Amino acid sequence: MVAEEKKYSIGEVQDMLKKEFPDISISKIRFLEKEGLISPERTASGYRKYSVSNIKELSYILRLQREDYLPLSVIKRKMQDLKSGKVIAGDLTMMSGPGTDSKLGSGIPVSVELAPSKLGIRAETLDELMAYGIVHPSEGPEGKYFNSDDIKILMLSKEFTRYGVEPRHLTMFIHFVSREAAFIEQIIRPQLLHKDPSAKRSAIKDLENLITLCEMFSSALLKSALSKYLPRPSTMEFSEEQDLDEEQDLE
Amino acid sequence: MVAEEKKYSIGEVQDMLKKEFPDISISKIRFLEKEGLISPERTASGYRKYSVSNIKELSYILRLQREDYLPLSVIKRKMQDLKSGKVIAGDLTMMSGPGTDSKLGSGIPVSVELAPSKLGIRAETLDELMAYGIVHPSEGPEGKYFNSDDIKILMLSKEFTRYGVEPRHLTMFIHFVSREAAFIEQIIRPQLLHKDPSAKRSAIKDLENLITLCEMFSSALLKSALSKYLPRPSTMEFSEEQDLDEEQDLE
DNA sequence: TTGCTCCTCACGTCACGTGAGGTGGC
DNA sequence: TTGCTCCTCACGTCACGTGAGGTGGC
Repeated sequence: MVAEEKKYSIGEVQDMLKKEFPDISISKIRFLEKEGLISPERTASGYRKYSVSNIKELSYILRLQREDYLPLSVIKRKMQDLKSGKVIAGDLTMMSGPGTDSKLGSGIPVSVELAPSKLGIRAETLDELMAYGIVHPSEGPEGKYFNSDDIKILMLSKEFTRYGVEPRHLTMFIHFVSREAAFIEQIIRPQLLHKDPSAKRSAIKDLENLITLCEMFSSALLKSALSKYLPRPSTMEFSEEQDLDEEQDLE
Repeated sequence: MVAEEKKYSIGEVQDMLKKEFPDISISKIRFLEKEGLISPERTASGYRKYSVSNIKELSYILRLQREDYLPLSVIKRKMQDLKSGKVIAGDLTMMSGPGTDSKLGSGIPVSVELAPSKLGIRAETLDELMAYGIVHPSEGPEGKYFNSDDIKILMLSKEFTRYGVEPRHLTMFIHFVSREAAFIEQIIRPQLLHKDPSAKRSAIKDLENLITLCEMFSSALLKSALSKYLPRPSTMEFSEEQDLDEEQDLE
């Protein structure tokens, strides 16, 4: 007796993907099939049945769209190459020839294996950064890789090490940021769930405003907390340098 | 003799707008006219001639698209309302170019009593903000006052209230920031204790770098956490995109 | 039987881009 | 006259969404 692999209906697949891709629609999943990007099985009556690997392919496609901004035509070729066995070894890290040190922030994905040499981070440090949940490599069919967001975080972590700060010290930040993200999500949730596309657009605008607002707020609080160390022009009314760049603006 | 207003051809308009909107195309400018959003004059031979106010309208439309994600149908209504005299309150700053600097933190201290009226914050809200330790008025000879740091924090808190966020929700931030400040202090403490003035200068430089680094780190983590909701940047196909603000000078 | 999910297929939509075929202007 | 810019109009495109009309499944 062979264990049958569990298959999922399109609605179940949508629910599963919604966590990572909140705006996935059934019509989009069907559309991706029509375009030849995935091919789930069918039941005798015509219902689509998605295997676990189908779902993995789907989330990979959606990640490529969202994180690497690839058009579907390019993603399709990638998927076909993968299936026909043409595994492109350096695919994720392609365009990364010699002397790319200046292009580090360019957002090109980097595989986990190559990250230490490409980004100049010790493998040990990288392991710690992953273990502490500071970066989360994404699953690609060719293995795990870091997307552009992760790379930015990695480069900043590297800067911290110059001050003797180790990955474990940085966990403080993710604890806070996860709460901050939940806080922001809660505020805009009602608008995000709205179907109306114009409400959705304004929700995105609100989201961006809130992110900026939170950043400015944190920044202002932090500078206030450390103001005792910082050089200050604002020493009350007896300071001459009070209005630094205020007046020169002749309009 | 009446001074003739200078008019511009569509190609000239494109060149003028390219500074602020690098991906503006002639076909897009024509499209916006076809959709009824602008109506430039024509020469006898049919050439479009754009006045300065036409060009201002155009850049306003493009800003609404890019910054507020409004669909053209909504922008069209807005433009019609404006022309028919219905001035909408929030649009008073409309054609004021990019980066409208609000004089948020003028740096002038404000007494606690006058703060509500001067800053437009309800006295009740202000009391809560103090009770929760979000702002700490300083003691002056003439009573308590808020310094420029506090005023900045107050103005940002006020922004939060527009999203239904109340002072008690903001305590999350001070908890984190106090830990963040302690973290930074600990790193630079050895240098701050140094008597040597040049060591002290470098300590202040390090402090500023660390503040910036912490802010960038938090920002990158937060954006990564919320990236699933955020739109992707403009899909410039295969044009070379140059990240101007990429080099982070942290030395 | 009911209510739900699922199916196909055609058409719509949004914001443009493209290309043919032609004219204006210095 | 040449080379450039500009014109219109029809059609294409990308990534889906919508809705009609119908079937499957617990």
